[in-house]
Amino acid sequence: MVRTKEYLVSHGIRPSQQRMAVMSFLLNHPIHPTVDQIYSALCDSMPTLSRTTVYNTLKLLVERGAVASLGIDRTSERFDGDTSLHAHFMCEQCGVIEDIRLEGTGECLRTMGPKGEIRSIQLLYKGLCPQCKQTEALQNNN
Amino acid sequence: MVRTKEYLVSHGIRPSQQRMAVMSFLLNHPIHPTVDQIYSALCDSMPTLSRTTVYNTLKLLVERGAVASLGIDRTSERFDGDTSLHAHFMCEQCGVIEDIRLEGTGECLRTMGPKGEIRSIQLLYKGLCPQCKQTEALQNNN
DNA sequence: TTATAAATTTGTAATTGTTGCAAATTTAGA
DNA sequence: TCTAAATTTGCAACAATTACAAATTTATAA
Repeated sequence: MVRTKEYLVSHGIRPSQQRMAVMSFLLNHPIHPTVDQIYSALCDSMPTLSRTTVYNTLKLLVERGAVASLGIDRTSERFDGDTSLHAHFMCEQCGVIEDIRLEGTGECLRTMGPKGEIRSIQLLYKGLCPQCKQTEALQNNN
Repeated sequence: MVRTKEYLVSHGIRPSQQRMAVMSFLLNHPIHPTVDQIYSALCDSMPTLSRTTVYNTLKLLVERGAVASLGIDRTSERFDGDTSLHAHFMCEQCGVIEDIRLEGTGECLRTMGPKGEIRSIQLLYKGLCPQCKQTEALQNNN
């Protein structure tokens, strides 16, 4: 259980109710949610919460490096409370997004990078997850 | 100079005027353009060209693997006529997108990938290009 | 504590990239 | 040349995101 308040403060972000709620959700739900998923999840316990606030908050969190923004889904921005260097896989069939640990290879990604100042690295895989791949194979055989 | 017509046919795409124009532009302008950049560039020589056709064509080209879609820019989809495995760097200041060759490391990216079927791999870097980094440094010193 | 300023949140309106759709046009095959 | 299929087109609709200004909350200083 990560201490959300301390986490925000350590990133220079004042821990308001709303920011705590958004950040806490991301830290405790590693599902790479969209704005709407976050908003919908928090609505019940925070009836006055505005969608705009979720947008504003996420923008701030990303700017300050407390949250990562994923470019894996063109329809909606995805967010990740885990800012450590790891890859992502998205199934084009069912839409699930999963983490891929990089072990030692992560450092290699930094060294092979561009000249200039690197602020973020994303390694994205798209394709079919094992389940969907199997389903597809079955459909083609019958 | 790549033979656009043969390239399209080899990907199972009938080479219409419009498709040729879009594909040819991508092959000859490695600038990772947006839909609008492509549309604007082709408008003069094809006055009847529709923006929707550019969208339709790019969708088809990506589906057939003739063109790569880049997730590096959230505001507009970017396209790349070079579908070989290489990384991209985008400067957050000036917006320029440049290619990064992966040499031998490319294969490594495949092996470390997820279970299931991999259909595309993207390695994206964001940050400041050398020029913008220098400009920023100068501003901070004065 | 109280007054004042600054920061944050909120709701609505506007914007923008993209898609849906049906008519018009072009192309291929008989 | 005729007919069907594929492609293109323009416009309307959509959905994610941003702009903005008012309302609210929080911090600071008197």
